[in-house]
Amino acid sequence: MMSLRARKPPSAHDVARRAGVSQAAVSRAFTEGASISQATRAKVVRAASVLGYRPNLLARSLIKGHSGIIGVVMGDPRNPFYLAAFEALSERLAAAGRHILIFTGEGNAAGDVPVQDLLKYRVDALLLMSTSLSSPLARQCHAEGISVVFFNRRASSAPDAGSVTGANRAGAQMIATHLLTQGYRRLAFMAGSADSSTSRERETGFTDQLAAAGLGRPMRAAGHFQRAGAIAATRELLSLPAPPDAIFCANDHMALAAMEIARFEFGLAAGRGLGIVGFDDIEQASWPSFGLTSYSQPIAGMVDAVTGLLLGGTNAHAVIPGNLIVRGSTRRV
Amino acid sequence: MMSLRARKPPSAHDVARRAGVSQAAVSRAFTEGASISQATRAKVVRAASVLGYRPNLLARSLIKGHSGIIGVVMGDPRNPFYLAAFEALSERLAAAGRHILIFTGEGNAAGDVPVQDLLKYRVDALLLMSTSLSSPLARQCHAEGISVVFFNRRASSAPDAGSVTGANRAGAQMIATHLLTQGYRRLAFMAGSADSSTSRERETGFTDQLAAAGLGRPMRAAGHFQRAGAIAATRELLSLPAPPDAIFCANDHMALAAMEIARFEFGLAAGRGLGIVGFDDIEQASWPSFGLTSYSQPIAGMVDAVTGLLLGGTNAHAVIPGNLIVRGSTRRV
DNA sequence: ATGAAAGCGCTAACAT
DNA sequence: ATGTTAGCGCTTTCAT
Repeated sequence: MMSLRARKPPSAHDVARRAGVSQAAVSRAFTEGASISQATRAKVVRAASVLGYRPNLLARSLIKGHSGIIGVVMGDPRNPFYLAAFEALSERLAAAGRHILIFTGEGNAAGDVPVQDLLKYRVDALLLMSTSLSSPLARQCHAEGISVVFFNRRASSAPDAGSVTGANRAGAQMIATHLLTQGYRRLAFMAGSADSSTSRERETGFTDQLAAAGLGRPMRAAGHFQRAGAIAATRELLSLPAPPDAIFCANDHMALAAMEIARFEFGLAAGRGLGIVGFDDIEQASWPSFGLTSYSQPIAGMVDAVTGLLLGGTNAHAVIPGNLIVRGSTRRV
Repeated sequence: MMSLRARKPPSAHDVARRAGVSQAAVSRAFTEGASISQATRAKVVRAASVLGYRPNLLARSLIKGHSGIIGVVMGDPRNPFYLAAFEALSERLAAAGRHILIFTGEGNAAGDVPVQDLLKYRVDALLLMSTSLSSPLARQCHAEGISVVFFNRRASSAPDAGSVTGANRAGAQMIATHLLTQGYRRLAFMAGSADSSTSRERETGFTDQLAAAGLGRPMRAAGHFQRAGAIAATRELLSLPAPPDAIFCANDHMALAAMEIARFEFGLAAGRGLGIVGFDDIEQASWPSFGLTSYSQPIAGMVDAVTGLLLGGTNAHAVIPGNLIVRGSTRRV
């Protein structure tokens, strides 16, 4: 191999020389609606294509003051819900000419190096998906004028950040009503993480609705929004002296695990043996192996809202309503 | 709430003024091993922290000639295998101070605008995960000196690109042998996409091994590496006048779908009714609902190799061996 | 419509 | 060890 180091890509200057025009003309040729004649633009375009020239967006952003880069911090990419949302978002942003610089890993706290790097890349906006970091980062960003949006979570500690969430309370209430209608009476709630507004809202919606129906507080165990946690929580609940006859899990990811434990370790058939409900309506919920009742979070709508907040710089709180999707996991017959 | 307008982040110049030093001193204060006294560095650091200064990596990359940004094109994030690999890669790269600018969507061809944008951001290297685009893009990149690496796929049409793949042939051969040992005789292969080297290698490994054992060509259907395709392919195979007694699916993602169709639409119990094998050993393969026999692709090893190629600029072809993981889906007893 | 020149925020070579 | 200067590749006045 002759050259480890790459020859540098051609610059606007190179193109200008080859086309016999000024470097500024090259810039104008690549700017929509700039005042330039067809003739010179043609010369520039040809020279550019011969040289394989492409404007350097990094240099441009230095002047323009924005990079076109959106930072996304994703705590738990294992959860299919976030994955699906991420995919949709990525495409929506690409259509708007923005691109995603991504940071994964639950370990990413605001003080961590990787997340600090994010700011150094001068991202135009920041989206926080399923992550525990919040207020310090959000404050830093706000100070530097970059807008922060929380996805599927709202942070009371970050007043200047926007958020997009599903209808957690309403959904949880519908779920409570549905379970009661189906005849379940010994109910349990499987929580996500303690510091998650999402889990708390779903829990209060659920318990409040039960209370309104004259029932006491449901049993409870925490699954921390993770599969391993959900497995442990399910075993805990089903090993109780008087186990529940239905469990509402704070999301589908945990609910799938709960279904498997119930079926394979406790021999409980879905629906008849034990009612299980999730939240999100991820793709797997509809797989024949599961048939999980869930409250749908409409990804398209949520992503639309996110995109609006991200690009608009607004710090609003959008709540996107969904629907209860009833499947076999809560049918007693 | 007073200023909608984002005040620009502080520059090295601002810090210099406040610290009473030159702007170059600020640069040195943030450069490991630069020749600067403790005293001035301290002054700079204090001024910087007061102002909330952070070096602008975009500006730096303009000079250094590299951005620290790695472009990743991911075709099908629905496949858990790529997702898991992506997550591991993201963390590995972050540890090395690099970050990922991501492009998703199967529609991303080399001529597409989004992927062209990638080049404009002057990514240091490009990783192609599960996508059909290849030669034109790879050539462009090579011309501009940015190295291209294919993940889980090798492109004969892009000679200058590196690649990291699993042991497709060897794995497929082991799978063939395993199925024969278990007593299956009417075998079928479910292909991925026609233009995928991965699918082709797994197919030839499989068929060659069967031939070596004196069997004819297996039945065949194409699932295109997608769930919907796999469902259709499974129905097709199982509706044959003389259906197979075992199917080797080119990846787990399709194999899970095949298991469900076999069980829920054809009433075939895993293993006894119909043998099913996948490839990748994704997490779900081990879930009790599935128990899918698979050939593992060791993500950690593959990601190590990818990282090496990406950062080293080498265009080697790494083949990472895995293991046959036998589960219930191929146990006849 | 076009070119010359200034400058975005930074690093590196060159002084001192 | 520190300041000065010259760019990196681009957009944007400002002339013409």
